[in-house]
Amino acid sequence: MRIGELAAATGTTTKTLRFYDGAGLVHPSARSVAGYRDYDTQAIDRVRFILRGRTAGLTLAQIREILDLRDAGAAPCDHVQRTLDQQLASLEQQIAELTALRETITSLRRRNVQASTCHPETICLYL
Amino acid sequence: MRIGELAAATGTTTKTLRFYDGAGLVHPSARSVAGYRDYDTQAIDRVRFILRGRTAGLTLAQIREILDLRDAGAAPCDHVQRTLDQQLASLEQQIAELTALRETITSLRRRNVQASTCHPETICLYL
DNA sequence: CTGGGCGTTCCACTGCAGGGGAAGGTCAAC
DNA sequence: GTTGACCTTCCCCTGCAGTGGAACGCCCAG
Repeated sequence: MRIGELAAATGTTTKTLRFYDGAGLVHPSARSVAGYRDYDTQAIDRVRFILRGRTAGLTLAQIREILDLRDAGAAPCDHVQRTLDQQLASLEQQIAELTALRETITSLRRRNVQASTCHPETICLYL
Repeated sequence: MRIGELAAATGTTTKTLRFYDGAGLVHPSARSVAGYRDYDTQAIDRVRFILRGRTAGLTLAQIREILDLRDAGAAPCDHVQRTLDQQLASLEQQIAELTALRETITSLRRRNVQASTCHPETICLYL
């Protein structure tokens, strides 16, 4: 399978696949005489796995760790569990930060400033 | 006031203040004969305003819009209100996306995979 | 007169995940 | 044999808000 076919089969672009090759995520199984990347059909599952990981908010580095474990012959399930748990904790924190920020802005916004009381000399009554 | 003093007074760095100068956010009121940036005391409030805006999650571009309005002699309150409302809407969306992602990961994580059932041949039962 | 602590400019780099486009090679069909 | 679609590598660019470092100038105390 050539790179364009793999891109079409997985709904991504040839640019992205070359990037993944360079990043050590999905290597072609061979190269044609002309130098074209040649992928086997397993590559489709591998790319789909990467895309699912991205959808789950994992970084390419985290996905690569999982793939490297598997490529070394190990079952990466424990590692995946830990990665997902980390991701969950990171999400909790981000959500908490954004929620706090929302509170800050809401209370700023509640200051009922009349445009008439707003003078250019002061920078801003809202902030 | 020289750049180091302003940095100390506002709790930021000279690097950042030079960056703000280049970005058109806070210009020194003059330059010394030697080329040193010379800030007046109002610069302290201006820098503090920028830092409050950053704390509220505004981008430097948004903050610059507000300062430009004020520098043009206009009271920027209406604009600030709109900016804060935009920011609030953007936060709502980000929080919703992250919450959805958290649900996705939580349900992935709930798949009670035994390490024994996890084979290297499959990529991952979790993803 | 020299050392240390300021200041200056300019350029490159960070993290993340690719995207844009140039210059050239390859392949199948017509 | 030539057109057009596909492939290759290479390098730069994106957004955001700075940070790091080099090479140099200024100024004051000892």
